[in-house]
Amino acid sequence: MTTATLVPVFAALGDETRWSILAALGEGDASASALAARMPVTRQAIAKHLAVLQEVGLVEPVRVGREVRFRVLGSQLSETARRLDEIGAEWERRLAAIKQIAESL
Amino acid sequence: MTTATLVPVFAALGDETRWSILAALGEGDASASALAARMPVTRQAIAKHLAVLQEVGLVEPVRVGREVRFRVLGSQLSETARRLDEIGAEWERRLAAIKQIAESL
DNA sequence: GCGATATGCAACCATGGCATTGCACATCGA
DNA sequence: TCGATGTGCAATGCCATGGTTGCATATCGC
Repeated sequence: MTTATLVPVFAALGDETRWSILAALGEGDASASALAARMPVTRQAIAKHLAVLQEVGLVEPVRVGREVRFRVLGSQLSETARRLDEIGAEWERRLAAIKQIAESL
Repeated sequence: MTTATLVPVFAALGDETRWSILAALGEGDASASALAARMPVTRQAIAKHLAVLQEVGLVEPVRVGREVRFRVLGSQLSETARRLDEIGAEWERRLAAIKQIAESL
């Protein structure tokens, strides 16, 4: 996973409604209609959010008869967390180095 | 750090320009003007991005005479990564449990 | 003091994103 | 078959966001 593919993932995670959807899916796969039934937004709104989440690989569609259930992919989330942690660690190393240089002056 | 404060952080990280700024700041503290000098956007645009980054605690202002340098806070990034990893792990546990139930049928 | 540089604030514009409604199409069940 | 349910697509409205320009203000160096 490169930084380029990482940014859209964060953009996807930067929305409350999508977190609600992810949380709901965490309790079991569900269709857009099923999600809309217990959330204060339209089915179409949910469908768009699901499209976004699918685009960045956070969710996966599973066709079951006439309905399309969505499954949350926790691995993608862990992967993202790992990359983020690497970046944070890298910056902390740099900052520590700078600080040491400053103290040795 | 709660989930409520977490979402804005992701929203902040969901922008290419802001990543450019963070990357630039990773090589040393810099002011909005200094950043604007080596980036294809206006100083004011940079200033707005810095305000957003500061709002979510990813960056910290340091007044130096008449200029305001910004320092990137890697710890906040690591903190975010940790929370994200926890959430991902939680979902993977749930999914594993569901899978096991399904297999035992 | 004065010019140069850095910042701050406000107005403005364009684009994109979130959400809506409306309608057409597919599929399940009685 | 026919009604009910689930999905897909398109048009639209609205507001937030990213970006710009312009101007006022503060501070440094000479």
